Amino acid sequence: MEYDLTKRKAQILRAVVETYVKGGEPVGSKYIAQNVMPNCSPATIRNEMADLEALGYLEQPHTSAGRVPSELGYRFYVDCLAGEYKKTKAETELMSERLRGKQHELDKILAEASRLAGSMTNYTAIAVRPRADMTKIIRFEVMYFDSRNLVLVMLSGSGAAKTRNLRLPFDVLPTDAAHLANTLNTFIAGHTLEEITLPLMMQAEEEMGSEARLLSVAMKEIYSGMEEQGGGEIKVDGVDRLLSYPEFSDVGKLRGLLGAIENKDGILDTISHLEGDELGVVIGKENLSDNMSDSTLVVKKIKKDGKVVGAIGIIGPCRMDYANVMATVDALAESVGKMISTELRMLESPKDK
Amino acid sequence: MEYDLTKRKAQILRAVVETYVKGGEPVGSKYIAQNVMPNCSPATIRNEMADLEALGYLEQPHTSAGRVPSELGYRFYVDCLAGEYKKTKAETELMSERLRGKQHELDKILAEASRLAGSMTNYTAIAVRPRADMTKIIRFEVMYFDSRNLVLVMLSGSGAAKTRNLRLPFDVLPTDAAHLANTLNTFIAGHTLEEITLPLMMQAEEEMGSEARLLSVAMKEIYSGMEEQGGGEIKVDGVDRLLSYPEFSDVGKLRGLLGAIENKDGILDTISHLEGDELGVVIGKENLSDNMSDSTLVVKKIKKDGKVVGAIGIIGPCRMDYANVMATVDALAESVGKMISTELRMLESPKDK
DNA sequence: ATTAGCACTCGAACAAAAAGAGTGCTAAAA
DNA sequence: TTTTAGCACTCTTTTTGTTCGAGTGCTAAT
Repeated sequence: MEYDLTKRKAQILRAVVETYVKGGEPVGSKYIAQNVMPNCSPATIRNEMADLEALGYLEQPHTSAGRVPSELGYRFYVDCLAGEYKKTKAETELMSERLRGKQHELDKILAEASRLAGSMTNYTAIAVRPRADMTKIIRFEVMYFDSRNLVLVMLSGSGAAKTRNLRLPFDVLPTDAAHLANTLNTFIAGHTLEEITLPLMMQAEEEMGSEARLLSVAMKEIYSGMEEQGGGEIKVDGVDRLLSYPEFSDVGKLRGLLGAIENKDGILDTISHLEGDELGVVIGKENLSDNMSDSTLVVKKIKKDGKVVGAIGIIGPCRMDYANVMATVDALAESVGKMISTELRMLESPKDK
Repeated sequence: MEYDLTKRKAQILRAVVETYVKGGEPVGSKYIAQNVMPNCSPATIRNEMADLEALGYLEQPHTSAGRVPSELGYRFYVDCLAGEYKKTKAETELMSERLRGKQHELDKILAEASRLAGSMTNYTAIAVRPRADMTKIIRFEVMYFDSRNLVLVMLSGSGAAKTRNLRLPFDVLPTDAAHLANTLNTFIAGHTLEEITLPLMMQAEEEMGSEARLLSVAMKEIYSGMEEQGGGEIKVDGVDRLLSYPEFSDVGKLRGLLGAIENKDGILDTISHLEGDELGVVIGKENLSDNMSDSTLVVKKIKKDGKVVGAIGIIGPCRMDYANVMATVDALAESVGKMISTELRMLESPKDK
């Protein structure tokens, strides 16, 4: 993306964004001239601002008000910021510290990190977990509960385990459970849904012999487990903080945003459409969900061994303290990334609760 | 609870509640005289209303406004309603129908029922799941993922399964996994946390021989799994619907309520303090959480074999369509109760990991 | 290219007045 | 004794008008 703004225009735009973000009120030429560029007169600033408005970077709420950044304006600001928003080393250290040793499960770590991000920035935070890919199950286990109930455990290639209760309309023996597990591991494990053909099933049934009906009950659950749609999960923290911001005192907007957060699909979509590993900043109408067209999402994916294992992010109004939020999300995501790659050592350290 | 109101006072109070609930505006004597009690003059109603106010059932927003029910007024109304709020058989049937066959896991059934309750009443719905009791694990299973990763499966007496990933700082063989499972089933299964004594552990370690370190990793996870506190879970549906109600355009109140919903502790407390199996209606300051003191919670526990396995409920402003909400929640909870007693043998749905 | 000066616009804040709804009280009626 | 009509009173809501001030755009001078 190329922006050809003169240095001075860029400086003014930046000043407008920062001032408006802080104060929440449209900023006028006088203010800029006095506080930011003392060697220019208000009139000069006015001219420049008029230009910036014509170029689409600024907007005017009404004729006699100051200027406010447009979404493009924010976009420019954010793009300019890229690279220089990082937290200091000390702060990063501190965050890592507050995260460390708290939890051992990825879920919990993500939740804690997002909680932290939320409370540090005073915006609403989300923790995202991609949906477990159960497309290919590499191993089955069957546990005997009682004569009419078994528990089926499915292990995916990524290490995610899923359990399913099998309620049977007939009695079985513990040996049947083992037999079932065996059969599943022999014929079904390692295949995707499409690869499970009729001949394969017939072989498996033959293997089960008289207990073929048990197999069919299990297969039903396996199918539903593998098919199960519904994407990842989002944990939200601090929705109430949205209400701190005047932009959401508009009931309609707030309602839309709450809906979007609850719906989660739009957010997941947006995140999954993000390219690259870098911090993503999705401003206003850049969001895929219409209901989020007045909000900004700052999010960073967390990778482990090259695979995305989650993300943490912040949701707030477009008028957002970008520098702080970006730095915080970035640093926390970084911390989490480091934590989960050094987890081996953690397991050895004494448990603290 | 005894209320000694004359029949007429009761009738007026009831009329005020219903009118106010519907219209959202204070109701005056004239309205009642014309639409509800045509054989009384406004003056008579006024006198009665003054009495009702003195008794604490009604309130006046300001001198020259109509009357509004106090929380006590709502309480009276709800208590009077008890018994006559039920949905018709046909409606109940319909709801059961919409629930049936959708899902097989208790979690999902509860979520679906609450979702339904929310959309039928246009309030915010919650689905509550008590925490899985992992106090006693009756069976273990260990799955081999790779040489440094195992998956531990724990099965509780109630049929809930929980999985845990074991990351190892050393290499193991598939036979070690089986060995570990064996040892756990022999020495640990069937015991509560307190019953696992040092001698027991030593026996187990001896059994594991050279792979005792594997046991200690597993035990750490088992402990954390069994100890894991944090009460039930609440799934919320339709927070955005809160915004339909003018009482929550007060930012402070809305904020408090959102906080309370997110916090969930207050709600869980309130629910667990409810006595009996009947429909619970918690009005305003009856709520344990201060943040809910302007809201009403209508909730019904769902039991299975005498054990509470969940609850569904509705949250809204005190000015709520009690008859409809109570009937809906009651009927849906009833439906769920019936469903799980005919379709599910095992109490808990599996916990995915 | 910049700046000073000025007329102009438009919202915010305030005040005063008018409208309307509902009450409480008193005295008459049932 | 209970009910009702009548009336003065209170308090909110809405309307209308006015002022104030911030900030702009434009023009002419620097």
